[in-house]
Amino acid sequence: MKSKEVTIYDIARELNLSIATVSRALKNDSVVSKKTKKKILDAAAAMGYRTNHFARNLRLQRTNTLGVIIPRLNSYFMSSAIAGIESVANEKGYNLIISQSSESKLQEASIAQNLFNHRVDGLLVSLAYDTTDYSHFLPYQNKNVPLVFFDRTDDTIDATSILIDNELAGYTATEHLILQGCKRIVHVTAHSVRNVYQDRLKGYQRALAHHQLPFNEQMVLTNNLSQEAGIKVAELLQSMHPRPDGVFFANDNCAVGCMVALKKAGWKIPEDIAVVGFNNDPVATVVEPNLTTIHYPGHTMGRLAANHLISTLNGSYTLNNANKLLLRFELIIRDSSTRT
Amino acid sequence: MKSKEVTIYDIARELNLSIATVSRALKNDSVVSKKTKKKILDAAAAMGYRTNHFARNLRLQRTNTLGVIIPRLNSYFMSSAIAGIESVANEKGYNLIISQSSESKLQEASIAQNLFNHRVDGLLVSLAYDTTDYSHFLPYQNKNVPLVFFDRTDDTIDATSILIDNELAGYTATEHLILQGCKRIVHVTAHSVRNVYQDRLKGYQRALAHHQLPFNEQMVLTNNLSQEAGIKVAELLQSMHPRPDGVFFANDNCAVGCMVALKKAGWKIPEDIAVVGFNNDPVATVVEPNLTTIHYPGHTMGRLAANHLISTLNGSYTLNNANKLLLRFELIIRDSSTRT
DNA sequence: TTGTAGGCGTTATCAT
DNA sequence: ATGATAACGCCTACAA
Repeated sequence: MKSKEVTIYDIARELNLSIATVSRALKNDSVVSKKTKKKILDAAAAMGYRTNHFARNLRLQRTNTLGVIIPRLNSYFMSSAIAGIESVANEKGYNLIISQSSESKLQEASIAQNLFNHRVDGLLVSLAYDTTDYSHFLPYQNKNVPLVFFDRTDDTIDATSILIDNELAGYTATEHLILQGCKRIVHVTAHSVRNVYQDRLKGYQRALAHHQLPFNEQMVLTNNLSQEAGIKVAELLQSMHPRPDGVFFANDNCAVGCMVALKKAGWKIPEDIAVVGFNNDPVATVVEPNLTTIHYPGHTMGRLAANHLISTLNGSYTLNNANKLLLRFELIIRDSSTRT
Repeated sequence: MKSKEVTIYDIARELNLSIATVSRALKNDSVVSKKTKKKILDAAAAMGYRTNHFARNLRLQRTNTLGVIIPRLNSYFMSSAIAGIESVANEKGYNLIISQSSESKLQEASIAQNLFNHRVDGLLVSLAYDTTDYSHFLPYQNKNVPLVFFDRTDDTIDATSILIDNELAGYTATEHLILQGCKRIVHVTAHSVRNVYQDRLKGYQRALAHHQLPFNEQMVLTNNLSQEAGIKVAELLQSMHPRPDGVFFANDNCAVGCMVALKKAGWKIPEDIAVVGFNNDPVATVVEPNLTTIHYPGHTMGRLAANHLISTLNGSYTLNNANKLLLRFELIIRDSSTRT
């Protein structure tokens, strides 16, 4: 028993005008006289008119909607990035459809297809752990629907990506541990196909090499980087001989889970083992000792990604398709790694 | 230079059929012969056809889209709730538009209007801190667009709400502190117009009364419940005479921020002061001592809310508009409050 | 400055 | 089992 919707026809009839004039007035077209425009706007408000976006989109062949695909929104970084994207979308009058791939390439592909069918004007993506085949983005490229990747990207895709220099960040984090006197440094990371993890690992390796420390594959542990996984890492660390004296995690949650477990086992941090995380999640200032970590700006990254996408849509941006935007990051030194 | 979209006309022309038949085949209408159906489906796939949802929605007068308004998605609880909502929406073939009010009633109202104009089929809402005027939901009620509120609700709105018994949870948390021997218990909460905070406060008061402890307004502190606000709370606690010996926070983040600051100031937890939080955020198991807290199921709540909304849309649910669904919660006792 | 009319891609009703 | 056709509500040449 839904009440009938008011259309421009109703307004036109009410005011004895043509729908064309009404339509124009509603669009705030300068060609309509001030007087009739006011009459129309008032009537529209009074009658409870709301534009029918389907009719509009159908006619205009665009949706004013952006799709967003992210692995999960359960991290501080992702929340911030989404908030950034949203703020820009709001400013520019775009709607957002946000979906989570849950770190599954299958879900990612199905979401991509779904958003494509919904004719999003553009797509923002942060890739799942294990996506290696990017054919689900092909339809977008074929139809010239712009794509922007952020944080979790891939160089083989011909699209703009916005991220930090993960290799350098990994290098910086590892070197910091080395400078604190660590000689046997473990690196904990996730599925290594994803750029962020591959690059951080590379940075770790380069730092070791640069300081004449041996690289040992056994010292690289792989898991899903959850807090629970950190507990498992603690067990592994305890089983290693000789004892590692430093560990660089590819995210804070896992680092924190591990720290709690290690302390329970009687290890002293940073004396027995120095720890560095990644992301600067709020939890880094809760764990004791506070966690040294790499900070990078999720909100800014989100804003930038959205802005870039919208500029591309407006044609106001001369898009160089294969470009890459690197944001600044920062090593935040706290007590978990400082041995004075 | 967007390539042309394939429509049912194109398919019809290609196969020398009418658009009606093509449309029916695409809908998998049983009236179309198996043979032609296959022919059409194959052609559609080969030609890269995708349904135009605008044309479809325009015709069908529904969007298959649900709106979601939440205060912020930066908490573990909200992430879980959204994940729950999303899983149901996916199963049932609904799209989601998620927006954040950023705890501002103005933003909430503007989002509500925007989603209304986008003709969402239904709306899921968790209210901002300070919303007291609910007129922005009136258009939905007038047009019979179903509303479901979850977690942050209000009894004066004539719509289904899904939440926990916050009064009882507040009572349980406070009584736990009392049973641990606390006599001067502080309660830290947020803007008190919101049900979740009002009710937890009521529970706190009832527990005090039930155990013949005096209620003192000075012992109720109000802030935005952020981790940083917890630091301020620590200062306040230190300035109180006599010293409080227990504190019940309306969320974990604030509790954790406060604990860290208190420990820095030399207070022993739980000996000097016992602490209870709310939400069972992962950070509760990171802070030391681990935080006693109230657990309640965000994912389930999200699923339930979405299911309820969709059932209402399908008419498969006999909707009693003014009903309320209470989920179970649980007090999880950890070391921050146990004095043996 | 305003009006007329065609078309955007579907679905559904009525014929055939 | 299939086809013709009229909406759905909006925008925009083109005309007046």
